[in-house]
Amino acid sequence: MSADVPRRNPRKVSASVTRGGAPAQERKLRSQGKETLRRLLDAGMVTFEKRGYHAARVDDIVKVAKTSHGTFYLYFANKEDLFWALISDVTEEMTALSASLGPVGGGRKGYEELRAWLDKFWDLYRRYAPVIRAWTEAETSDSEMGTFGTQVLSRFGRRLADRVRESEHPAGIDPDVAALAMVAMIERFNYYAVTRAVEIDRAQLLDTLATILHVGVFGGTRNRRLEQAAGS
Amino acid sequence: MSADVPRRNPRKVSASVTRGGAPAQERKLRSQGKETLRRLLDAGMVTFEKRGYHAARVDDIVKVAKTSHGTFYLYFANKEDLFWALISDVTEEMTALSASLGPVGGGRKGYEELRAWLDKFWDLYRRYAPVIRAWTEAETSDSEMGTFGTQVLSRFGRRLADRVRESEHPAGIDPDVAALAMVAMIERFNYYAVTRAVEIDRAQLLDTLATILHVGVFGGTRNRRLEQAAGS
Amino acid sequence: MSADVPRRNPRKVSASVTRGGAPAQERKLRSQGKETLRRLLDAGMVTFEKRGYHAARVDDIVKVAKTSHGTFYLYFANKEDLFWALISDVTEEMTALSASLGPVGGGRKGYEELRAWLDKFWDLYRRYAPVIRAWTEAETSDSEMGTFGTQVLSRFGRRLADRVRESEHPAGIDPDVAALAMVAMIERFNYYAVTRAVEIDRAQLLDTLATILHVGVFGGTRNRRLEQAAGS
Amino acid sequence: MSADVPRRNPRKVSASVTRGGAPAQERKLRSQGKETLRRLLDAGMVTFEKRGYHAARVDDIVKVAKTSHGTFYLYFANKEDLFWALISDVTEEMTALSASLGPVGGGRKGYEELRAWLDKFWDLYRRYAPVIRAWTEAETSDSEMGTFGTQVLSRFGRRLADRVRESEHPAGIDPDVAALAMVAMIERFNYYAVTRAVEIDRAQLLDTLATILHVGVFGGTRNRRLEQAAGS
DNA sequence: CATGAATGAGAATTCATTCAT
DNA sequence: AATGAATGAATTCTCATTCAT
Repeated sequence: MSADVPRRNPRKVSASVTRGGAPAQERKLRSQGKETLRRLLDAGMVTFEKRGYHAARVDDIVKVAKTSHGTFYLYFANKEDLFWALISDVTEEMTALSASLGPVGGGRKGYEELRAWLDKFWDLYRRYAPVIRAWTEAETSDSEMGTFGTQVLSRFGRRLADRVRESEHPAGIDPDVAALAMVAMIERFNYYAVTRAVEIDRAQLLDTLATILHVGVFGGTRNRRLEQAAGS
Repeated sequence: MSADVPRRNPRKVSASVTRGGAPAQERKLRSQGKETLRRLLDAGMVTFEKRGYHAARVDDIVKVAKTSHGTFYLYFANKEDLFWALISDVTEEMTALSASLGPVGGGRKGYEELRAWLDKFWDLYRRYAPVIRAWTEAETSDSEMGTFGTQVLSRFGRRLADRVRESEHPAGIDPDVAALAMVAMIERFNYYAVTRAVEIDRAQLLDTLATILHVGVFGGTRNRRLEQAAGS
Repeated sequence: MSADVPRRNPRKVSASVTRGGAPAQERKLRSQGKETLRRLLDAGMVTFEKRGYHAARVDDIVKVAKTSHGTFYLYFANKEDLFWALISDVTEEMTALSASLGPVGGGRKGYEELRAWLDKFWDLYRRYAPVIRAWTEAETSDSEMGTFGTQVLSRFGRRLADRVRESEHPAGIDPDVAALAMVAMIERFNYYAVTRAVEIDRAQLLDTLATILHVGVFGGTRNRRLEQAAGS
Repeated sequence: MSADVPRRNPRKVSASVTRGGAPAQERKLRSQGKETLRRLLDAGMVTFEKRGYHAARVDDIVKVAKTSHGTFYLYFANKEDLFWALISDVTEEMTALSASLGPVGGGRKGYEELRAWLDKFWDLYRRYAPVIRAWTEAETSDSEMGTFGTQVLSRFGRRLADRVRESEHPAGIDPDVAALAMVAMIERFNYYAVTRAVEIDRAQLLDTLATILHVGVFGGTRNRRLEQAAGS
C-alpha cells in the first residue's frame, strides 16, 4: 500500500478554521470578508455538484456567489485552490470517522457496532457528496489529488485492518487486503446510492453491507448471529 | 449556424462491427481507411491513459496516430465520439463476462467458480483500464455516459442477484442489494489495484475477494470450505 | 458539450436601449464598457461594408475596433449577434419612417408629400447602407433574418396600402399588392444607387420614383400636375 | 450607368452547349462524362437553393450528385466555377427575353404587350429562381458577380429605355432612369413572390405591375384604357 | 474590499483542394 | 473516369488570470 500522498499546497487540515485559499490566509478577514469567503465556498460546492469538477468554471462559481471574478482571486489562487479547501474538510471528518470504529466481534454486538459505524459513514458521505463526486472525477486526471484521497482510504484501511486482525476471520484472508476490499465496497456502494445510479434505501444498504462484511470478514455466522440475537 | 449536426445516440452495443465513430460509419472504408481508424482508436486508448479524458486533446491523439487533424474528424465527430467507440467495446465484453458466471454453491466448487470468474474480470478490467479510468472521470459531467455506465452495472447486478438467489445466503440479505454491493467491491477493488492506489498482487486480491463474497454472500463457511478442501 | 447556450431570439426592436448583443445585455456596463461596445458596433459596420457579411471575420472587426478577441465575445455571442444589434437599429428607424408618410392626393401636394418622404428614405437608406447590403447577403441562408426582413417590408406595405386606399387609384390595382410593388421599386432602386450598380444622382432618382408612383398608383395625371403647378 | 462587368472566366456564354467548368472543357466528354456533368450541375442547383451560395459546400453538392469529391474537381475548378456555369444560362435567357419586348403604346394594346412580356419574365424567373437567389447573395460580397449581373440589368434597362422614349411618358421622367426604376420593381417584386416573403398570386402580380408601369411610365391613363377597352 | 474590463493562449472544428489507387 | 483518403490553413470560441478604478 503506497504511503500518504503529500499535499501540494501543504496546509494544515482543519475545517472551518483554516478555511479559505492561500491568498485569503495571508490576510485577516473582517466580517464582510468572512461572509464573502463563505459564499464562495458554498458556491463552489453547488457548482461542483451541478457541473462536476472539470466543467465547473470560475465564472459559474462567481455567479452563484453573486460576486465578481476579481473577488474570487482575492480569496483563492484558482479553482483548484478552492477545491482543496473543500477537500480538507472532508478529509478531516473522514479521518475522525475512521478512528471511531470499535472492536467488531463475531456476535450480535459486533454486528451492531459495524452497522452503527456504517450508519455514520452514510451520513458523512451524503453531507459531502458534491465534493466527493467531484473528487472522484478530478483524481483520475490529476494524480496529486490521489485516488479518493489515498490518505483517506489508507487511514480507513489501517483501522479496519486492525479490527479484522482482532477477529476470527476466515482462512485465506489477509487483514490488510480484506480491509481494502471493505473500503472499496463501502465507498462505492454509497457512491452508487448517492449518485442515484441505483435506487436503494438507507436501511437496506446498511443491513446488507453490515451483514456481508460481518459474515464475510469478521467471522460472524448466520447461526451464531441468530442464536445470540435470541439469547440477548 | 452550420448545418444540422445530428446528436449521437449511444449506439447499439456490438464491437468490431460498430467500430468507428459516427462519421466513419456513414462511409465505406477501404483497407487504408480501416488501418487509419484502428490507429486512431489505439491512439485514443493511449492518450486517455496518459492524460485522462478531460485533459486529452484531439491534438495529442492525432500525434500519436501520426495523422492530421482533418483526418481525425473524418472518422470521429469529436473526442467524445471516439470515446463512445471505445466504451462500446468495453461494454460488450463486460456484458459477455457478466453472463458467464455459473452457479455458486456454498462448497469448494462454488468458491472455485467465483474465483475463476473474478480472475477473468481481472484480465478484462486490466485490458480496458485506460478506458475505464477515463470513463470514471467522464461520467460525472456527462450524464449520457453515466446512464450508459449504469446499464453495465445493472447487467452485472442482475446476473449476480440470480446466483445469490439460488444460494443459501445469510439472513437479512436481499439478493438484489447484495449483488450491487458485490459489484461495488469487485469493481472498485480492481480499480484501486489498477490505478496503483494500492500495491497488491493478483492472487491476493482474488483470494480475498472470492473468500469474502463466498462466505459473506453465498453461504460458504470457513469450516465447510476447509472440510471440503480436505475431502476432495 | 459546454453548458447550455441559450439561442438568441430576435430582440424587441428598440435601438439605443437594446444596444449591444446578448452577453452585453446581461451585464451592467460602465462608461468604459459602453465605449468598447460602441467601438465594436462601429467596427462591425465598417467591416460588413468592406467585406460583406459572410466574408467578414470576427478577427477583422476586432482589429478595426482595436481590441481583443476575448473582448468581442464579452459583448457579443458571435458575428451574427453583433449583426442583429445593427439590424435592430435599421429596423426601428425604418419602422418610424414608414409611419411618417402622410396622405398622398393626386395633385401637386400629394406629389410633394411623396417625394419628400422618398427623400427621407434616401437618407436613411444611405446611412445604413452597409448593414442593408450585408442583410441582403445574409438573409438567404439564415431564415431567421429573412423573416425579420419580411416584417420590415410588410410594415412598409401596410402603410403604403392605406395611402393607396385613400387615393383615386387606377382600375385593376389592388392597394395591398400595389404597396408591395412600390416597396420593391423604392428599395431596389435605392439599392442600385447605393451599390453603384448604376450611377445616378439623388434628384433624378427621387423625381423619377415620385413621378412614376404618383401617376401610376395615386392617380396623379400629367395634366393635372401641370395645371396645378401653373396655378400655384 | 456603368459598363458591363467583365467576366472573370471569360467563357462563351451559351447554355447547354458550353456547359461545364474549365477542367471539363479541355476534355471531350463521352456519354458517361456528360451524365456526370449534368448530375453535378443539377446538384449545384439543388444545393444552392437549399443552402444559399455561401453555405453550400462542395461536399453537399457531391452528395446530392452521388459522386465523389475527386470527381467534382474533374469537372469544375471550384464551387464558383460551377456557379458561373449556372449563371451563364440565366444570363443568356434573360438577355433573349429583354430583347423580346415590343413597343408599348398608351392604349390597351400597349398594356397587353407589357403584361405578356412580364408574364414571360415570371416564368423565366421562376425557372431559375435557385440560381437567382444564390446570385443575389453572392454578388453582395463578390463584386465580380455584379449586382444581379449588372450586364443583365443594364441590357433590360436599355431595352425598356428605348420603349419609354417612343412613348408619351409623363413630364419629369428621364427614360433611362425610369427604365432602371422599372427593372427594380419588376425584379424585386418577382423576388418577393419567389422567396415567399409575401404570398401573392401570378395574375395579381402581373396585373398590378403592368398597370402601374403602363400608367406611370408609358402614358396609359385610366380613362383612355377604359375607353379603348370598351371600343375594341 | 470589490468589481468590471481586458487579454490572449489554446482548443475544437471546418472545408477546399490535392493525391494515390 | 472515378473515388476514398489525407491534409492543414483558417476560423471560431472559451476561460483562467491580471489589471485599473
